[in-house]
Amino acid sequence: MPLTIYDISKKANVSIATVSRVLNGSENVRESTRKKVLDIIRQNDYTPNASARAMSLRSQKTIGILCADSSDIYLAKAVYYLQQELQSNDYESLLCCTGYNLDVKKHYVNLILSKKIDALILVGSNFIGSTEQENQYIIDSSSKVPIMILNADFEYPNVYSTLCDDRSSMFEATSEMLKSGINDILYIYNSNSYSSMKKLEGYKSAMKSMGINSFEDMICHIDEALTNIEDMASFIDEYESLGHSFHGIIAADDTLAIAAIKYAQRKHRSIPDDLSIIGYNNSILTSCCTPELTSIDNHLETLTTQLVKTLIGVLAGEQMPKKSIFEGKLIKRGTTSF
Amino acid sequence: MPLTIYDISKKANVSIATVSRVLNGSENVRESTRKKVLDIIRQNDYTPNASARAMSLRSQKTIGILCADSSDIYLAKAVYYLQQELQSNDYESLLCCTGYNLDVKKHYVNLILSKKIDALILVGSNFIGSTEQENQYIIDSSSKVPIMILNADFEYPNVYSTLCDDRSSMFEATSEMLKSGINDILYIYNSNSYSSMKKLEGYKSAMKSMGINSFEDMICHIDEALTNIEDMASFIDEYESLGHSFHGIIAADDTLAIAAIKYAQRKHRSIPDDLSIIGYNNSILTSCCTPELTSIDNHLETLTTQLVKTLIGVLAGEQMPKKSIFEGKLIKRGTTSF
DNA sequence: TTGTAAGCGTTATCAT
DNA sequence: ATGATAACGCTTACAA
Repeated sequence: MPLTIYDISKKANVSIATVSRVLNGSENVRESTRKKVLDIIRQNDYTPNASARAMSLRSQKTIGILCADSSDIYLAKAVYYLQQELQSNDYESLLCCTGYNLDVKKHYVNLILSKKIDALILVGSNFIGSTEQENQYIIDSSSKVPIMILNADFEYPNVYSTLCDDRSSMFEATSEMLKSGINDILYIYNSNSYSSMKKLEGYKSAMKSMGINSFEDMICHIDEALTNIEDMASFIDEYESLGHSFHGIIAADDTLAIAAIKYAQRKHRSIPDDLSIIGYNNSILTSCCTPELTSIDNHLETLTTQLVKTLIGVLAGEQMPKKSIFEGKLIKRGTTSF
Repeated sequence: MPLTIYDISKKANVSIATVSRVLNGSENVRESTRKKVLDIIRQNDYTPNASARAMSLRSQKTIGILCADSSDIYLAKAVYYLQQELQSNDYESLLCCTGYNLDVKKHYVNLILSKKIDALILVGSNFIGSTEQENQYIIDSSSKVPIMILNADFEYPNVYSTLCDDRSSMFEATSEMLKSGINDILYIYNSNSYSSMKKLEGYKSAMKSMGINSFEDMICHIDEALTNIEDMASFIDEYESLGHSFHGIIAADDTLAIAAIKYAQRKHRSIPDDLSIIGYNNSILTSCCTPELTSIDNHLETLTTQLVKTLIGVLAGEQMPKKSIFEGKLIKRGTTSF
């Protein structure tokens, strides 16, 4: 049986109130008393019961982190940074992976809310759907705890968004490729999430701004069901066989970009001379392939730091920005020559 | 203010005891009463307070997960599987990332234990040191909650180990390469963790069993400080320049194996004709490179499933195996020709 | 500066 | 089948 505050108070010959004061660093304790109590606490290796404390304080000092799949190379990094940031702010992280199905997500949101967490972080724009009805669960939750969203923008009271401007990053990257003289750029993506749509917008508007208007054929939606990189490569291969030709590929994430590299190797197209490729996320994958992958970095660590900073402020009752938006950056490597 | 069991009991005109019974699915409630209470609960969107429940039950239904770095591609997968398994057994996961420093680890172990978790999972053999003193913190913790260790073997009461026999997997892989006629196999590694040592043992004993005894020169410890793949490749390059020649490389993990591929590409050595390479973990990285990487799969999902199964049994007071050991498997791809 | 006692929201043991 | 009531371990007025 773990010791309680009563055990300590007895051993120290003081009341539990005094022990509690010592525990919480109250001023109103004589120095000698404090020392005595502290010694007993240390000698007996006593730690306060977190649940009891939570009941009194109505706060667990715990933040719920929801993400679709924490083994995803990008989401894993996000979860890691978030956990680190929270930890250094004296908050614990309750992690819950939901998968990508909306109903399942809703279920877990309710589940984790029932744990009386102090706030909820939604990691990844896949938590935002395109219809109002799809997002109702976020609105409902926001009445209970502050909601922090990473990588998506959702306007509602008690909901805070921290994101990278994917549209503009993609606009810049596409523009840069266009300026280098490549006009036939294939855009590949496989998700319909909020940020995915923003990226696509960026591509489209860059194409338009260079006077290219017939690019609908150059937008290739890769079947979401494909998880195998080789299969994705085949998909691109087949898309080309349908009569589409291109000398540049911009992918909505690094995995797809790797598939593009695989495609090129199969067709013996040389990179970057015959085909330039840009990925997104600037993940470890960029340095696993040959040549190494040019990719857009969206400053994940900056985003998570800002998110937690905002969260801590919100919990402290301060006025915090509802929306924090950062810029991405193109990291040039071997798959491009510009 | 969230509703309490008192609010519900008033609205339903019953006592809190009855509400509690309904909540916990007790038999001793008249069907009509149950329905009435359940309706009120639903209408008012009431969820019990987890902390209060935890106080009464002396269990949070929460498991602490400690890992050095949840953004590591392998550890992230482990955490993901564990969280999923725990979730389906009605347990929450409190995640804490510690980094690789021992003192920091100890600190976080104490921190997470104070949260009154029901058990502690240590993910990765890096939690086990080579000296008794280094492991004292595990012994201390085991007096408070059951400790589950993934990927390492630690014998002590209330400590349970689930692991893949890395030694034997590495023995098999090395043997297979030897049998294919490659005798000069370079072994590269960069960690001194428990499982890392086991892998090395496997390599050594396979070499010996084929009558090769002078292989100390073929064991290359890559500086742990190197995190960049290119730098690791340079390290191998330099090691070769020191006068070591080899036609096979076996790496302690996939990242190192990718570095080996990079090295080969630099030196224009063809894979697998001139140089065969085997990695470890069978991660996503195996399919990002060209040719794809042959790697040892240690059945992580099986391990995590077993670990949680054991844990649930332990928490239920059942007698469970102290040690569960599985076999790894060589997954052959393009970096080997056998 | 210190102690007493009420309250936090449950569960579980008694009665009835 | 249902209701009172005592725990559970802590924080925090309020008293002294």
